[in-house]
Amino acid sequence: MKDNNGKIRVRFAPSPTGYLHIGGARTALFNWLFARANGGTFILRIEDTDRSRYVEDSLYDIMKSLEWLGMDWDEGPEAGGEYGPYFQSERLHLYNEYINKLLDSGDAYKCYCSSERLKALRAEQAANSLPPGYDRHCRNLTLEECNKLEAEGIKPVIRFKVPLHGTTTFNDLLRGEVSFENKTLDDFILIKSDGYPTYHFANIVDDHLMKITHVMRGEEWIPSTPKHILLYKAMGWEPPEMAHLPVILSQQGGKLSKRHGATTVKEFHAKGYIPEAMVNFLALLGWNLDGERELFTLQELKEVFTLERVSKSSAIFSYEKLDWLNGMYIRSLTVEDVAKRCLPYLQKASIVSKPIKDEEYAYLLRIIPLIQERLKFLSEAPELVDFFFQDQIVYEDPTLLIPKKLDKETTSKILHAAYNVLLECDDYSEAGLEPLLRGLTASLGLKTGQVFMPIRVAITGRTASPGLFETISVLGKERTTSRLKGAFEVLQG
RNA sequence: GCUCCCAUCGUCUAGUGGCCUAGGACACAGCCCUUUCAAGGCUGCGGCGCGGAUUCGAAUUCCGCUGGGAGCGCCA
Repeated sequence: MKDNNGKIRVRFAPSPTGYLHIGGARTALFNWLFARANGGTFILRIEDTDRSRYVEDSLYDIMKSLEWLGMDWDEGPEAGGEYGPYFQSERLHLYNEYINKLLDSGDAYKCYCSSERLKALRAEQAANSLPPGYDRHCRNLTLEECNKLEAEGIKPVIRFKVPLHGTTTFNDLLRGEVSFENKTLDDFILIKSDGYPTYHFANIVDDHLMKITHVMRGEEWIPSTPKHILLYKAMGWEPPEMAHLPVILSQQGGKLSKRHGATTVKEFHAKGYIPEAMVNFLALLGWNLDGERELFTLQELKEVFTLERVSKSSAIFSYEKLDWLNGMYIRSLTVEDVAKRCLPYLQKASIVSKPIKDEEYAYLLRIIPLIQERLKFLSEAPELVDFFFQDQIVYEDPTLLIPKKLDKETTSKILHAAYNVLLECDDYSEAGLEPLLRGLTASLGLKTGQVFMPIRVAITGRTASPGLFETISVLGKERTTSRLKGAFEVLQG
């Protein structure tokens, strides 16, 4: 393990059984950052040893999600590398080779127990409040017995012969020494009856062969780590450094699941979160620089990330904070960038055409600055800009046109006066509009809000909108005056 | 049930024996700005789970308890 010039090699090893989960993305990120921060190698390895749970497009999603977040891999699918193949399903010959060593040395044995027997065993253990686990029924079968069972056509699994006594200890980079009594471990399976390796076995063979120096994975792996350590020992290999990252919990304290909102990277993407915010948020979930600074780009993280600053306790996923961060990042983008990123959402809502026409894009570029600071997710763009594109505003509740403490007549007067003034106005710049409308307020002897609100509702169809002058300026004379006229007529009934 | 991990504001966290009358951020409340909504600024609210021990002195060290989480598959 230390024979690769001291170069750090880490891997992210997802199984293609579903879309990339946010917890997996965080694990990937920490591995990636650790590699990048230390001039190491980041490897993507696909743990596809369970044919029954294989999900067709999950590999594609995992790779796309990593790319979307800005992570690249030095070795793995599409990247290649000298320690391949990087799909475990293509490495069966290797597991085969090493399992024979274990069988020969007596560290592993064949087990012919049926799943029915195992199931019954577990049920019995549960009924008696005993810890579940294999009862080592086949641990000491003779060769003759094995042959007999084999002749019956029974496909055995291969189990690891866990030492009955002693303690297995490993050093966790985050938590220090962790030990387990071997007697609490059971003889876990290394090779399934279909000939595929289990995670435990494939994992250590590959990590060793791929010269992985640091294993950084979720905390849920701590209980299986002693098994891995025992395996390394039986193989005569030196285990890599271990660091178990804290898990991400839901607001309710349990595992993060669909019930709590988005959980896969794809879902966050679809909801309009931007990768810069996701990465920053994920990094902060379990890592911090000094407790003060918390805005980091991927590039910056890669320079300041250290394992020492990773916390041990699990963290609750806060959608509120993510939302805030997303808004922060959206506000920091250029107008062109925001427009570009909002485009798919606007096209999906049929607000602009696909492909977008030049004049639509030019118009959009004028609109974006007005909504940029109001945008929390890109997916909100359609509802924020739709009125700019409507031919005519539909007032679902015409009474909203009338400010409180004013009546219909006065409101009509305001709308009419505004219409006249704006019809004659030739300077639709904000600077030109402002004195005009403020002057209107003064001449009507009303308060600013009383005059502006009816105009706002008339031209936008809503009571909350971007600034009035900016909006009118972008809308232009034709749209503005026709909307004022329309609102006036609605009020007249 | 057994094993393991964890434990500072509601949430994410700073803190590595005295700098802590515990700092920052999100959320929340109030105020300011203001044509609405945002954004922004200011202020406030709010925490070291409990009990022992060590020490001149503990959020910081040790032990116990409690609480939370994870694991215990021919899944990873």
